[in-house]
Amino acid sequence: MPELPEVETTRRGLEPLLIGKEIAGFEIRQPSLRWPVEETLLARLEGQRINALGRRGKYLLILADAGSLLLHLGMSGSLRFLEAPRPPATHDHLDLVFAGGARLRFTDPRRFGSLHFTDSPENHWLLRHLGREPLGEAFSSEYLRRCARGRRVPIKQLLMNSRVVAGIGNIYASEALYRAGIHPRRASGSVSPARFGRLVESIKLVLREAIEVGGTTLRDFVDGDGRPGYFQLALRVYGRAGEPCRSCGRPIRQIVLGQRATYYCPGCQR
DNA sequence: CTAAGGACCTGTCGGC
DNA sequence: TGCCGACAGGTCCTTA
Repeated sequence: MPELPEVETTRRGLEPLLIGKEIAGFEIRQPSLRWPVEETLLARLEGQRINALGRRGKYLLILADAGSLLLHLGMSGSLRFLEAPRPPATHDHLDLVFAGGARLRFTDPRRFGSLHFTDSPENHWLLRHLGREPLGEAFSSEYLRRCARGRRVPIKQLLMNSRVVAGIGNIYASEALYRAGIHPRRASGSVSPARFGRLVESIKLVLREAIEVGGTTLRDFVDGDGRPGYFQLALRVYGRAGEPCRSCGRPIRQIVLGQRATYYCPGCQR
């Protein structure tokens, strides 16, 4: 569920709560996540203070001097900050425990999420081959055009390729293509230079909007039930099969691309 | 190298 | 009401 804007909202919400906290230890109830959680490695963070929270694509980084925690929320993961211990519920797989008793609790019914220790995030195998940050300066229409050159894969799948650009998920791929007027099935290499410009702008716009809305309307990370909730961002095509396009009125279509539901307007997207 | 499909896991929903 | 299959916001890995 968590798309990039939600991970960024999580990062921003947690950062003021976590900075300066001393890590006392970990309570791991279910180490079997996407990859096995290695408790002995995590232990290297005991006694460390948290310096900052970072994000790379949809990966969240909790940084300390001796190393960092690298966390992914997968499809169904969420984090919440507890001021004091509280009995864990079914899918509360692990707690990061701080000196003084507060904790950060990771919940993830589907267990597609992950937690790693790394002393060099930029070289970690999960991050090493990630493409550019979609909100970064370096993610430009020239860059995307270069990545697309000669490729026949549908443009939507190119956007969801993490080696090209990090963290564009299924919802925002459809939304950005709609705003750019590009058919999701169009061969990547056949998108015109001008349209790559529109596409990159659309990606940045839709992500920024979602982060803004998420930051202002959503979520308290303290206690609560930890349900992430969804962004109030008005989705223009995602999940709207059969409903009228807000621009031209034609019914939004749903197709499958790369085994993922894909939505577009047959009138507005070419 | 590119592209396609499988794998991992649980919860929810629609149809019969 | 109960059961069963399809599907869900991710993404790495294997195979062709």
